[in-house]
Amino acid sequence: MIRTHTCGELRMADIGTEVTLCGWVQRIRDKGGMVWIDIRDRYGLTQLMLDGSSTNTDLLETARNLGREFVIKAGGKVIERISKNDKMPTGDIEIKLSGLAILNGSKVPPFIIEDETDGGDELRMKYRYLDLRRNSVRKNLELRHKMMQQTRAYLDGSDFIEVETPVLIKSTPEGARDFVVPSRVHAGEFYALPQSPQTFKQLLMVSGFDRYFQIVKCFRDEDLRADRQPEFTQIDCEMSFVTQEDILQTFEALIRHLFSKVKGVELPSLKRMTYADAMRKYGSDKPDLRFGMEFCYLTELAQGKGFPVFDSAEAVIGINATACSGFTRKELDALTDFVKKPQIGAKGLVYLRYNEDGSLKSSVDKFYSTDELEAWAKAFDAKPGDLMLILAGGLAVTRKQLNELRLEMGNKLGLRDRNTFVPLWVLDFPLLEWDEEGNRFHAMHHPFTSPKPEDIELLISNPGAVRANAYDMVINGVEVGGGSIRIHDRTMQERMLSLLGFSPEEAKAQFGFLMDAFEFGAPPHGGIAFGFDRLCALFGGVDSIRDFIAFPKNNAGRDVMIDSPSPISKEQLTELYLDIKQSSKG
RNA sequence: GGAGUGGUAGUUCAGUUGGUUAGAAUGCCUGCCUGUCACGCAGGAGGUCGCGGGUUCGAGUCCCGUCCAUUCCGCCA
Repeated sequence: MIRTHTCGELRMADIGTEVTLCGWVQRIRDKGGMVWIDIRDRYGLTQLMLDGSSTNTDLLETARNLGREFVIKAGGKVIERISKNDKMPTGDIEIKLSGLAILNGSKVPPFIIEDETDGGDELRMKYRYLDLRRNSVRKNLELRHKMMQQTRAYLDGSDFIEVETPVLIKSTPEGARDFVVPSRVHAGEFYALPQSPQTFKQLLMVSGFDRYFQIVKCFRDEDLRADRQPEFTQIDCEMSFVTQEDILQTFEALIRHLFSKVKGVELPSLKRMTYADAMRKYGSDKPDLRFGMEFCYLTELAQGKGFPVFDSAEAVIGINATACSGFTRKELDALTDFVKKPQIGAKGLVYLRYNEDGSLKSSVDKFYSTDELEAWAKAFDAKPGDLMLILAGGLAVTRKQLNELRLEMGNKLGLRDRNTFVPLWVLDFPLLEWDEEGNRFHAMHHPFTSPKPEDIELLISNPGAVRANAYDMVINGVEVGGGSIRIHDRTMQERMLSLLGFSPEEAKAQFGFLMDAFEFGAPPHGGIAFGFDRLCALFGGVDSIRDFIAFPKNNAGRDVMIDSPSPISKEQLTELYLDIKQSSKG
């Protein structure tokens, strides 16, 4: 080792010790007669000191020629500072330099490598290796590391075994778009990268592994978001001989373990809510329960009084923003603009203000009597000082719009505190979802999810009403994980695939291996997968997962640092039997 | 595929109704400074106003197109 200590560990107790530190120059303060250099490594910052009168001129010369981000080796004695700095852990001491070697120089970095950087996102991504030198980003990766270690510790301690599954697998038509990899050995054939190790972990159950997990990269070729990357990491788990209840308890315990060990937070026990209730009360299958504002259905009260918008609506739904009657005209207009944004698409917003003096004022006064409006307020359980916000239209679309408005109000009113965590299980998802475009059902979770036994007879009469043994874990409005009890019976799996529009031949070609396996003593099983990047972001208190990924892709799926994706040579294309059509960009 | 926002010095940004030589902060360079720690002081360099076209006597500013970034919708079993 060419260093004796790190830049974060020296204290008063080390005074008098001869030390050698290695690190990057963060700042140089040349006071003429004296020079100070802040040297940084991942452990911290230590001040080096040169005293002009008692230091040899070569050393002073070397020090003055240093630039930001030079890598140096600095030797000297730990001394007590004359003027201390209580803002830094090493602020009581400094190193009186006696030797200084430049291990490598550095160009002037394109942005400031400190906690408060002046660099924009694009620049930081291009020079991600410099961005990673910054405390805040480094701490995010350290958090991720801890999460990973604690996940392994908990699961290993519960007899789960980590098994790696293949990355080059087979493309399937269900679900997200696959990333594909052309085969050189087999002309015209392709591997696909896994969207999840789903079928493999089920096969491991057939193999008798009983409890499996894997912290695993998954791939989906869909458009990106702040919380979505084309390659992302899951904590993928599966268990045999379990009921849904066993899984909920096992993984509630995992999440509690992580919060406790990594964040020091003792999580409240998880609430449970059915999908139907979540949609009815919050218009979302991942409600943020840090605040109330449950939906209030006014359809019957509001219809038949001559207000065409409400009369023609399938549903009239509102939320009560408590203590918001003071909202100004301008603020209400802003909320109206918010719901009318194309992304939300509401036609308008009706408000009912319950003034402090007990009087009512609404934007639809000319259609409704005071008595009628009072009945509304009662339905909302509103009190003087409250503000009710009402949307109308189709049931599903209005719920969705009101969900957005509810979240926006939560933000505006500061009800979505990043240090409060309210987790819940959402249960009883529908098994199937009607796909208008494809004119068929598709699996809401995936085609291996089992229907609830009591709903099986509905598979023929009313497939859309069948509930699944499926569950999501939601924390603060973020879907952090989801899973299901699986089908483990060939006949049921065949029925399911048939319902999804697979011909027997297609089903056999795609999933024959799985159904074959089910005929050799497949145990009942089920599992769950957590979005690891999202979990890290949630723990870190931010919305974007990018800061918790060492080398993330940008909004267009591009890695701006290595500049990928990129074209490949003609030779490579030929070898892979590929012919590239010229893109319209020319 | 669609909508919003942004693109001006190395960096982060300002730039009025279209009008003189496009500014600030910070970074960088030079000099001074013996207790700094966002050191300070003085001076200096640094610009294809994303790109292409148009309107105009005149465009950073207006119009059209385009590229890039970002957020969202679609999409993400």
